[in-house]
Amino acid sequence: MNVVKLSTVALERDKIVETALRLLDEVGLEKLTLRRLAAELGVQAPALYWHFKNKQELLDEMTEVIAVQKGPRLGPLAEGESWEAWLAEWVKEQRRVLNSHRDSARLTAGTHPGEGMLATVEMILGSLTRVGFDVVDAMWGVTALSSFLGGFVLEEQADRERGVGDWSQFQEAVEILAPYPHLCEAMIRIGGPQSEGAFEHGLTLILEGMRARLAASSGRQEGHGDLEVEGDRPAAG
Amino acid sequence: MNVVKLSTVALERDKIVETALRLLDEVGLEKLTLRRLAAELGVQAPALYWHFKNKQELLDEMTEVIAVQKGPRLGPLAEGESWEAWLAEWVKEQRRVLNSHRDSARLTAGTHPGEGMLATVEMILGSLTRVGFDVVDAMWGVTALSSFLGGFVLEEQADRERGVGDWSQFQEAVEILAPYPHLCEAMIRIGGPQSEGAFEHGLTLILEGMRARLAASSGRQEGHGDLEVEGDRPAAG
DNA sequence: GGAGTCTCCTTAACGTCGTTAAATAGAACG
DNA sequence: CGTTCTATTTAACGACGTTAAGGAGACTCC
Repeated sequence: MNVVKLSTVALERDKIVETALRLLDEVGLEKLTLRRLAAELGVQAPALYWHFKNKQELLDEMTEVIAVQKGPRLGPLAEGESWEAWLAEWVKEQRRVLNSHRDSARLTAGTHPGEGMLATVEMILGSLTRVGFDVVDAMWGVTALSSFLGGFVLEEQADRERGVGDWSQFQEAVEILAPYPHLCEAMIRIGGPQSEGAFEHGLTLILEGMRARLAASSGRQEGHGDLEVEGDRPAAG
Repeated sequence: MNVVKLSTVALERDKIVETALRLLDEVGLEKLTLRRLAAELGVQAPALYWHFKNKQELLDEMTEVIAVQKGPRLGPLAEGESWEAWLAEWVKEQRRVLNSHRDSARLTAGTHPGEGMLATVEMILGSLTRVGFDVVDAMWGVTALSSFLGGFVLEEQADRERGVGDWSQFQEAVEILAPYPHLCEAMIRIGGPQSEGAFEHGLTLILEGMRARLAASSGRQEGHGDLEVEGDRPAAG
């Protein structure tokens, strides 16, 4: 009895979250309203409070579904596989998953990592230490990648929401950028503020930094105190 | 006449924005309400619509004030100065400025860069090209730094808002992390998910990547196609 | 110096939101 | 049959952003 009833409720919850995610893609986070969601389910708004404590709990579950239910595809680093390519693939997959739902970055922003994400990070740390990383360096690398990912997708989706990328606003952008020659040249040569290239390149930068860090720390016994940025390079040029 | 009246309005706008920023620090973004702000100014809510088209315009102006009015301290890269240290200082200053106001990251997230920010970026691009960067690489570097900064501070402030960092929740965190040995070790050796070290280190990674990119591109005539991550390392095993 | 204009604010209200309280239809159970 | 539990409805509350209409006070101009 207990089992049957609980599973019924769970199924209902899943159905609600699923509908909410579909609705999110249709109308965006701003207009994702309990009343609207309820209507979509053929129900009155307060009915949702039987299944969820409040709206935040629904949103939390939505982020968990986005983050975990999709894309746990990454297996541990294979013997002899390039950790750079492997890590890059993970980050790109994360971006792909985030971009598979409208406003997902704003939705996810500031949510605690769920079980699935913790397990993934644990596996990454294991793999990276196996190729020689200090576990702290590995953790900080993952943190950097994750911050970059979050920040990038956030701006990317915000631009999309504003309709940037439409050529209608391109002319306007050119006028604004006119007084800034370098910026202007860069924009023209790139083709938009948030191109694929910007993501790939930023990702590469961090991985390159991690590679340098790995080399420096495995070169000496305890890899610490090498790559400091603050004033350790004598000014040259 | 015209001048006097316009400046009066401008002063009022400034006073409103200033009060709004103070109120933001007091009550947080969620409870920053037009009615509350108006009350703080000794005025009724609709009065604000004389000075601002809508709430978003007020928020936009708040972000512009945060981003520009504070911390335009960075001058162009001096002759012989280390560009790494110089850039690092800028990013750290940006973080300091963001963290000087509650919820500033969420406020800023998805706002178009204002005039001041454009000018700053232009100056950075100028300085970086002067030390040998291709303008596109410089732009992508700045983009990466900015995404990292935004993502990091967003999580950082979200944690703060949730009261993470309180030792009350530390025990709980330990229990959650128990099944993940690497994660656990990393956390213990770091001392929290969002430490100063994580920021400094992530920043260093990106700068290190930029340094490598600079070296690679100045080594050949046209620096392109060197640091690709996708599949250039043969997967084996 | 009175009429008109402009600035800045008020009062009143609208529609929507998240959320709560209370009542209720229907199934499950003794 | 009566009770209990599940899942929902109806009604309402307070707060939000926003709009409409008007009014008090200063400034301008003939």
